[in-house]
Amino acid sequence: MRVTKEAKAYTNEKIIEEASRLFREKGIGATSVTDIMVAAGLTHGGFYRHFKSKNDLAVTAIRKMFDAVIIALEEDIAKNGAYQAVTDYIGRYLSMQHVANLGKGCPIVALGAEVGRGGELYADVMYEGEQKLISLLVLGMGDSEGRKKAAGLLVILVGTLVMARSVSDKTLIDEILSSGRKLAHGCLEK
Amino acid sequence: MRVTKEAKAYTNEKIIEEASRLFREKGIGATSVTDIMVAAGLTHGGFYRHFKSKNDLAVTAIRKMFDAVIIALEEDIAKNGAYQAVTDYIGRYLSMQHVANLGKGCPIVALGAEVGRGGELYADVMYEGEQKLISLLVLGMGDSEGRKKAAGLLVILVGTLVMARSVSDKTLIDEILSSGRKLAHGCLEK
DNA sequence: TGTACATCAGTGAACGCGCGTTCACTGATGTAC
DNA sequence: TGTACATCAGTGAACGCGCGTTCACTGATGTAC
Repeated sequence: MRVTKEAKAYTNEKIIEEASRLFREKGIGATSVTDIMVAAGLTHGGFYRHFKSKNDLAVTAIRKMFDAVIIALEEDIAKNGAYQAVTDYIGRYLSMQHVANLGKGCPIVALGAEVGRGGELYADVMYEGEQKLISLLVLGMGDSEGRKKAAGLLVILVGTLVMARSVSDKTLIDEILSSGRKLAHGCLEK
Repeated sequence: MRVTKEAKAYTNEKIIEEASRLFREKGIGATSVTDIMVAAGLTHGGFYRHFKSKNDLAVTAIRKMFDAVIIALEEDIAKNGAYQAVTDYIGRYLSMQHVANLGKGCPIVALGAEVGRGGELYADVMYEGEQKLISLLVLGMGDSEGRKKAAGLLVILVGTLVMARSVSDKTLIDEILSSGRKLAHGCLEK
């Protein structure tokens, strides 16, 4: 049952894609290799033709999650300018959709606590992603204190989403989001 | 091997105490009933004389985590006044110790993502705790927009700690904390 | 281009292990007289 | 207060289950001639 090189490459991407979704939806620990392989339309045994271990995949998947965010933001900056792109980013980040859609959402919020526990296994790839993201957000600020303000903005976005996702009442979620939005836009001013 | 009522009550508290620590350190899913009982100096079988299930304990433990924070803050407010108490709270929250000490730290940061996934199982007790905490933080603000500002402050604290814990470089953690502190104190002004 | 054979992506059974929970058992505590 | 017995906190073996990983096997793909 050997398969073409192209088919293998496709499978590899599919595994990463489904893992990226499932890890964020359920957590890394709560997602099994079988869950991922079934989601990718395969059986569990073949997994080890693609990755050394589940941890190996997790590192790759986290990188991919950040890459997706970063590429989208870069493209938006190129098209609409940094200020507008970052404003749109805040809008998307602090939206009801983002609260509800764990699987496509911010990896820091979905995996931050789990990564914080896992020692340095994932910390490097997380750090790398956060730094790239901050350096794009900086472009929307544009003064000498830009980097600090960008880090502050990310803190507000992350904190707001963690809070919003930890409660279930919809009205309360709306309140948390709107107060987060006000704080976030405050970072952009001046 | 029946035990006095007092001894049972002590055991019960000990289980909750160890669970509160372990759940925050390792996550609820990654902490086993056996882990908790061994930490409490017992064997796993006796667990079900105290709690209906692991989930039942988790709800109780989360409530206790919030209670501890809230009682400490209330006492500090009574002793030193609200403004000073909230200022101290920010100081403790955004400290290196809090970053390192998962087991005694903020339950929103440690468990927010996991609770966000678990449906409404834990959302109620989480919501309750957050509301109580916000209503204490409000006292440190003292204007008509107090409640919104208090929610904003909590967002900044939570976000900062999630970010700080998701990286491993100590200098970077310091940077994140100090930028968080600046933002947090900004909420207290005016 | 055609043939022979080595490679290896994917399958599914199996491994040792730890999980949450149940249960028969123990013996000290609590209670009814 | 003293005695007889029911209660039940805690023990440790056992349950069915799913986990990450390994492995013999398959057959189509890739490669050397």
